[in-house]
Amino acid sequence: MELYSEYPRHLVAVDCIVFGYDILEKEIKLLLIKRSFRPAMGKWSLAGGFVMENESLDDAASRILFQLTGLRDVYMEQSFTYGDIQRDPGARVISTSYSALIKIQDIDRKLKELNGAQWQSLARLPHLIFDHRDMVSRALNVLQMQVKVKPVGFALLPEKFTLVQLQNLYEAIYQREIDKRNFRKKILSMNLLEKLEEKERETSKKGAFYYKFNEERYELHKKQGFDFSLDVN
Amino acid sequence: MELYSEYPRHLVAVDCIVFGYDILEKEIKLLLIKRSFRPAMGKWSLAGGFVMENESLDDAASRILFQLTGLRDVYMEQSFTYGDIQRDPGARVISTSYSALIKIQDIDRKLKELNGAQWQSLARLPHLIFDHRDMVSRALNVLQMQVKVKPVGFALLPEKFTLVQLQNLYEAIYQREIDKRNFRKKILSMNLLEKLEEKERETSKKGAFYYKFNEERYELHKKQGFDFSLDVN
DNA sequence: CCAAAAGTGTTTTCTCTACACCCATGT
DNA sequence: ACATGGGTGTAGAGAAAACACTTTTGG
Repeated sequence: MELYSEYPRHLVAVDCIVFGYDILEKEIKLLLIKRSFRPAMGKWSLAGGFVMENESLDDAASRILFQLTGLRDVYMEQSFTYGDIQRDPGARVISTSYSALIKIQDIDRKLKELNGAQWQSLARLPHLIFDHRDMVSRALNVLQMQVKVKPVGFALLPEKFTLVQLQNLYEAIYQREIDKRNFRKKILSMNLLEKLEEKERETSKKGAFYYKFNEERYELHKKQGFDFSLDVN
Repeated sequence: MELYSEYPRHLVAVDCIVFGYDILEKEIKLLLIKRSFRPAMGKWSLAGGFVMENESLDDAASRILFQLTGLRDVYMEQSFTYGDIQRDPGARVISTSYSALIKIQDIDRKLKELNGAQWQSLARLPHLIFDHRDMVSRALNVLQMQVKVKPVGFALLPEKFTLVQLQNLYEAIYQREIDKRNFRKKILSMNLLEKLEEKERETSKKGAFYYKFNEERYELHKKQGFDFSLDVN
């Protein structure tokens, strides 16, 4: 029954680009790992692993993310497959990268420690092994595109967030400043946010109202062919 | 020296989604193959093949496209990797799809015949094997996105083309009508087209001026962060 | 009472859209 | 001379951009 038997077989891996957003430092961060095995032991890398016989690529990516963070059902998307022969000095490995957007505060800290993982500022990344830097660049590009067309940003913020925090996030992704009034006008006119009674009181005396993202309203808009473009400024 | 030796190995394939544009019928077409081997012999499929030990994914895609069309140095881009366990009934195969934009008139007709390939209208595709229809849908989505942001359309037209032909192409990609005056205003204002002396005289008595795409001007624009959006109508 | 961050509208500019007639020429 | 497809401009609507002051309250 086994067809194609004369063709070569390859090691296939998955690497996860885990994005998080640090509200205090107003920075995008990546969850990186100090490799504990050869080759490139002790160097920084993305979280990765090999694809097993009985799992799909998507399953492999979910498994690796779970082992690292203890999280399931995370917003994750395949981004690109890297197939150069010499990309991994250990062996010829074909690797598919996945990017995940997670809420920093949600991850299991013990697992993180256990895996030797740390959050690192995207703006000041250490040297990464192999072609992992390319993986990050490409994923960031895609993120910047997608943020214009989908409300992906909310996956990076806690359930409750202030408009200032949301704007800071968008500024971090776009890498430029956005006019406060235009931003609020636009984001509120989309009608996807629900204003809460509660205020955030850590960062200002006046306090800023919390909002939350309303998934149901978004689903409605989507069905009506709504365009979530955020081309403010 | 061979590390990772305890991990499973997989068949890895590449499938090529070859887009062409038929100027006369004003339709996007796909170059499809009647499979000559098992499983699914005699069914329509994309052009595909297995990745060898000594070639990268990109090389494999180029090779397969070359074997099919006799073309090299074609605009080709990786689109997505399909990794479900059961996607190919013959065996567990992980497959990366590539999409290519080619000029229909450029391909080697003998090779095409030899491979049992035919151009088929995208609007009226036959049933395709496995998940090849998904591959096409995804690639088409990407094409529709990219056309807004890059001048990819020119890869589908001959060197010399009229504005009417260019507009027809955009209408075929977007799947809707575009206002003639708005289209011309916008496309000409980008300053990427060079008007030739010569006229196309097949389709009208008056004749339509030929234009050609000016690659150098485009490179300039790109460096200045130019946005090639074509949101006409 | 004052420093610090939150919150709020209007005007101007630009881009998108809708729309209809003349031109050139082969038959 | 007429049928056929190629080519052209303008006015109105809507979206994006620029811009500065008032509010709240903990210390």
